[in-house]
Amino acid sequence: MPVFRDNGKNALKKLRKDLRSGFYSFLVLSILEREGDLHGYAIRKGLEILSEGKLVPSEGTLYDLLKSLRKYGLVEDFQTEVGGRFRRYYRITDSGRKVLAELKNEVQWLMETLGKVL
Amino acid sequence: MPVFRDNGKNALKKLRKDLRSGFYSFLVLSILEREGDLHGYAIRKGLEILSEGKLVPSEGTLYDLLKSLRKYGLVEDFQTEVGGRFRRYYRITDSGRKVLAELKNEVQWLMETLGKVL
DNA sequence: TCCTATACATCGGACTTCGATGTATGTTCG
DNA sequence: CGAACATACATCGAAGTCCGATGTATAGGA
Repeated sequence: MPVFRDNGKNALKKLRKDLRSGFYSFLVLSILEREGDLHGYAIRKGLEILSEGKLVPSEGTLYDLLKSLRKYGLVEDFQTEVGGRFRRYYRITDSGRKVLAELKNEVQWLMETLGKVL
Repeated sequence: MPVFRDNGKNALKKLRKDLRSGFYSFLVLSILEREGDLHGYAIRKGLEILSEGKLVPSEGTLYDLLKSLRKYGLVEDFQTEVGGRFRRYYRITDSGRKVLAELKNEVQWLMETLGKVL
């Protein structure tokens, strides 16, 4: 039993994580729509600025996430050489834009509903 | 490959789910704080009313969730007999109240940050 | 020279969510 | 009367997510 007499510290950390991680896909799509094509590292940097360092997936998570978004056809990726070095850029697709628009409504609704709970 | 030429429908469903499920623990704690002791089924009913049927975990999820909250000491459960029938009630603990208070701040902050993104 | 930042990617482990399945009793309605 | 639905509990397997560790490589600054 690793978690015993937790006094809420681990629990809080975990629940905070749960709250935040649900928005990762939404945020990645948002930043790609807003800033244009970016590579993985730049996406993370962008999210750091956007959220004051708080809504940023780990690197492992981000690459899994991008893979998943690609699988669903919401982003596409292409490789380029920048200064002789390989870079993989991501671009939001038309399908991605549509999904993002719906997600914005969802987030809006969520905010209203949570406002009632608070 | 089950997901191919998705055109965004499955993706949207999945991303919506991700957005919502992060709030389940928060909502369960909220409803227990607000309504007092409840059993599993009543928690689900309560969330249905609170969220117009939209922020409601499946039964399987709810029982897993309650188990997890219990493990962290955020809720405690006790068995009662109501009309000759077994019922398991859940109650938020002091630790749970403290964590919930912090989560409320978190949600508040999240709403503000997302407001900027929208 | 060493550390940090940039940049990519994979892997295992822990955990979550869902839907299916199973067990019961109570109520309602045709 | 009998079927269907609501109430109520719980478990299981499958799929997926997130993290942190690990690994590779270059550039630039202290």
